[in-house]
Amino acid sequence: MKSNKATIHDIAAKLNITASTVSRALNDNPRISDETKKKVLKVAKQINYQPNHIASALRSGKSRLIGVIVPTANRNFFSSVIRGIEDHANILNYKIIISQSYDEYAKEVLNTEALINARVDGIIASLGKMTENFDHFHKVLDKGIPLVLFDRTADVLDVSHVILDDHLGAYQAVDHLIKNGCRRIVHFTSAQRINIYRERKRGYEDALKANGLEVDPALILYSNMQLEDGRRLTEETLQNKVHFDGIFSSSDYAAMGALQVLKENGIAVPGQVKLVGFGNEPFTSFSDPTITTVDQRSISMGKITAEMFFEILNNKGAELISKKTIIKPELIIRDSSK
Amino acid sequence: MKSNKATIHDIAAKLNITASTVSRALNDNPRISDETKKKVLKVAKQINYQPNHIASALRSGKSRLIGVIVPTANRNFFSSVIRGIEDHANILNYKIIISQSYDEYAKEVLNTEALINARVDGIIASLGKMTENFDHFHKVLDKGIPLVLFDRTADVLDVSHVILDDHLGAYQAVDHLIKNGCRRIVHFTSAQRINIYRERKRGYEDALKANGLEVDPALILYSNMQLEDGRRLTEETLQNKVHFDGIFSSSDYAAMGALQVLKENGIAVPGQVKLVGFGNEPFTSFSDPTITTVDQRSISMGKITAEMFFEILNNKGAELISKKTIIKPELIIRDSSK
DNA sequence: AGCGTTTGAGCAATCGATTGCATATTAAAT
DNA sequence: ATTTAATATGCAATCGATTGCTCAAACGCT
Repeated sequence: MKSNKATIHDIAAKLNITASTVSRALNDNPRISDETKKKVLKVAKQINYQPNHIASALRSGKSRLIGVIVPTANRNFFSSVIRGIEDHANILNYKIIISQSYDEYAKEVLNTEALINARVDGIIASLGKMTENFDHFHKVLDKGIPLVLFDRTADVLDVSHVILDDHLGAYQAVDHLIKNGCRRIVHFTSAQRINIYRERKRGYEDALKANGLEVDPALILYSNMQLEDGRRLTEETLQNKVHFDGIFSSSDYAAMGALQVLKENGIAVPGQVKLVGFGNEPFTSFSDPTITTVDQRSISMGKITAEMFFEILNNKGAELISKKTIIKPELIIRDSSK
Repeated sequence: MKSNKATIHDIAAKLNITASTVSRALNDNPRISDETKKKVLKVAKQINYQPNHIASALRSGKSRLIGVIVPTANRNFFSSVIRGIEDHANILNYKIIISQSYDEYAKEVLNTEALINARVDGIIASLGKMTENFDHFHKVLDKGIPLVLFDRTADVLDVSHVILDDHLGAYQAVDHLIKNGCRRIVHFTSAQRINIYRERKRGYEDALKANGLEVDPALILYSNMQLEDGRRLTEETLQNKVHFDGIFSSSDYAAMGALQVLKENGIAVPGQVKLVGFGNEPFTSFSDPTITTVDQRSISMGKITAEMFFEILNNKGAELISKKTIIKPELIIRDSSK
């Protein structure tokens, strides 16, 4: 069990200078001569010096850690966004702490507090589905900790964020269905308190209206948007003999569930019913037929979120302006809607 | 911008005692009277005291942070294991830092060092595909930092670990194919340096032999096991007019690729070719036909890995014995092999 | 009453790096 | 030659909590 020795004092001793000088040299402080810096670096390497981030964090108040809270990392979208954030952060020599809320409000609160206690320099988050109270985020803001939300945000929270143009994505999806002959389109959505579902529903409605079709509330179905929900809703709709020739689901999972039930009932997709999902999860291209969906530009979102975050981090305190960026989605047309 | 005041000194001042007493009271040290503890707790709550973990970590050398390194969190298996670890860790008041290597060796090394520098109390990892050199893990061990590996390990690394009985999983899968009539079974595998692929190949071979079939090296195909690899290998196999009536893929992704190509070529699955994957990724139940696969018991693995980790953490130094646990897999029979 | 124990709490050093405020040395300017 | 201004480095406090050691009071026992 080797001890992790090697502090700046060891370096200082070897060079007959002070720890302060070593510290400054390592941080490339202009007040230190190049010659000294070189020597310090050399000795540091020689004795295998590893900076103690804990000590540094304590004194400087900066941990070079960014907390990232997502509902789950096990989703292509979130995972891609995380990757984008991570890449950007690493370049700037920041590490990220990923924490998952599993869409549970209590866990989101706990995680937020844990991140604050871990003294992260800032937090990037996407809200859990159950989150209606935002005290935990207000606490973050009150402490002056930079906060940026992405994708799932809340209007009542005036916080910088990066979101998708969900309205446009939904509009394009539904317009596409109509152009391909659909007249009665079922819409799967979820709690309207959540921005993304609200906006997608608006897009759905606006596309219908723009094409001279009326919005039939009976075709709008609410659920938690998992695969099982898609199955259940589709089964119920079939049992109720509701007439429909298209489905626009706000989630790929629910779309997948619908596809399964339609096939099980011998209903041809896209022959009798056309289907569009949302999210461009990888499995949408694995199914038979492949599922048309809306891509959320996760890579871009990660990149832009990270950029915005560091912009705020660097201006910290100076401006309290909250920034908003809206990303354009892309309709990926596959077999389920042709 | 409220400052995050409130230190143990503030509490001490209010009660006319010392910071040391407060510290001990908060840590429930028996040397402090219950009365004092109660008072301290009360004031702590009153002034909304939040312990500074950084300071505590610096002095005590314990960060109550566990580093978790996985190739990618965006895989059902890893994500489930992480969940298992996290749940257990949270109960013991530990937080986990998830870091992804993306199967890149350099990133794995960097992440490991970053975790060491972040002074995590221990590391739980699953090796990246490219990892052949283990110096970074030896450094972890040399520093006396508890380390537990799961799933993807290396024999040359004598480290405590939790793995799946990959041999058994493969054996059952191939035996199942043979019992269902297959005689010439293609096997998709990857670098044999990686334990899981080596063991699965052994299981494949042993099942063949046990059933009186011979192992044809021409049917064993090596790749990186992604969806594209599965496609390519299947296309090549078809072009080469190699005769086969079954595929056992060491990865669900490659199995999915194979399924796509088989269908595109009008080959009936399971009619003409039966297919079994490995991993039980959710999409295996979404495809048409659904794919038979081997479940890796990710939940159990997470739980057991966490338990083993904390056992080692608590015995630290005392015993250098490395513990190994092997979990039994489960064959999930679906339509692709019936 | 005298002395050893226990119990409860304080003192001060410490973890390792950072940083405001000197100070010393040297170069430039008058 | 003297002052002014850089330039390079040292000193010592500090971040907040922990912990080995010391000490005083209270208790128990002969």
